[in-house]
Amino acid sequence: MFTYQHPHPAVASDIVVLGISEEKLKVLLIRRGLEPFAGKWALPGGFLRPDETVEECARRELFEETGVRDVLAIIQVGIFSRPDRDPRERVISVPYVACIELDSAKLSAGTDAAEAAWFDAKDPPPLAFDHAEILKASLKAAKNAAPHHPLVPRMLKSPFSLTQLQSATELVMGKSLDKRNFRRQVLEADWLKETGAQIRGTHRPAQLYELKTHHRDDDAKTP
Amino acid sequence: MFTYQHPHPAVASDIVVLGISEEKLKVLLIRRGLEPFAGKWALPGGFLRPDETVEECARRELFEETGVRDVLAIIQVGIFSRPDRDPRERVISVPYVACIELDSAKLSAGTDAAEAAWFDAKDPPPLAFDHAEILKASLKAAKNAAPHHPLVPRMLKSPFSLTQLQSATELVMGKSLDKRNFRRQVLEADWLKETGAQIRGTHRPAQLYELKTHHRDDDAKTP
DNA sequence: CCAATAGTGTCTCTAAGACAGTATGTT
DNA sequence: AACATACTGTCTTAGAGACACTATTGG
Repeated sequence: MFTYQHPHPAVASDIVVLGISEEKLKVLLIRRGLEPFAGKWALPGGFLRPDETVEECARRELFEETGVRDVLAIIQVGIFSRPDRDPRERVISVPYVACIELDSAKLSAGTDAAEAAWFDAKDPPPLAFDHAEILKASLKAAKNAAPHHPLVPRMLKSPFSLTQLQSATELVMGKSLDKRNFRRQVLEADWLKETGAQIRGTHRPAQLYELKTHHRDDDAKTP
Repeated sequence: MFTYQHPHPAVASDIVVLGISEEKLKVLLIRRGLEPFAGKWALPGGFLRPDETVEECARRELFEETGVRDVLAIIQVGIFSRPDRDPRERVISVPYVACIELDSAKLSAGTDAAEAAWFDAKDPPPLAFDHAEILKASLKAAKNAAPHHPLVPRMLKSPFSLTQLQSATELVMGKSLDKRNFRRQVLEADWLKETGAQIRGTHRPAQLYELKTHHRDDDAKTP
């Protein structure tokens, strides 16, 4: 038992794990095993531990849910602190967005998550708590960040073709992009290196790229 | 007394109140009356109450410290959650930046603040806790936001001349700006309206402007 | 008339967007 | 040969930045 002189909220981090599959932007959801909202889908997340920062909490949750470590770019998306957002007790959520390669995730329906699955991020099932709002804000944040940070390349299996990267970026941006402009911009951004390998599919082979190692995500401006 | 099954951090909001005076960018600091760091300068702030969101907490603190209400633009600047950042107990801080007209602030050295005063924001005294780091991040956030949101006009006594606005903006941006480009941009941004009044100083009078009422701060992009 | 500040317009350069055809593989 | 996909370059446009002179007042 932990006792305080003043009321303290619980602090949690929810994590919006985005990936791409079947030509759709997907979000990882868990089915809640416990009340409240038992049986409903929700964002994975968990309570802050005494020895970690909020960001570390988000990374730990990400690892526990997906087995994915060392995601460079995770983006904090506001703070959700409406007093009544959790019916049990007051819980403040600090959500983070993480973009990962979906097939590399080993979903663990362990602890309090009865089940974990990927859903169309733009057409999710009804969500517990205020998670629909969190998801919406997160998709917007990803959209804003995508032109400036290499989020989308992290959602693809490496190596990938520029066409694959463009399709994925179009999903995140929610609009179609011009092929020549896209290639110019992504190459000028200097995120990628050619691997030399080619994909030999049904037609002309495409050059394959991967993210440069140790690419520095530089400071985000906030216009 | 409040008891919980798991440890809960305290949650507070610190507020970085910026204003302009004597050709300098100033930040409001309070001298701490209580341990820890008694006698040291610190950012104003306070603990989250059970019935308010974190942003409402920041606005309340702002009002309590300065008497200023209804600041439209307050900017959240990350989350400071190092477990040991407060020696008493674990406290997570969600800082906000507020830009106000300094002379309109009625400083109240009330509650736990023994004294309140304005300091050069870029050369502050040694600060309690991790407040130096928070201040630094906040100045950077203000710099990033200034070209896109009318923060700086809110630091001036209305009405003001474009030259005054430019000088203030230069302080926030930390660099000198071209007069013609600045005027073009600020007028195209459509934040201001001419009042018709002029300042009749020692030389050619300047047109005076004020912020348009109900100016909508539109969505922040995050390049 | 001089000093001091307010105010104004154009060129350049860079980045984004629109746009269509050639190259290389598979079947 | 037909087809499907990979790949490429130029023009236009908008916004940012560099740049210097005229206008109006007070003294």
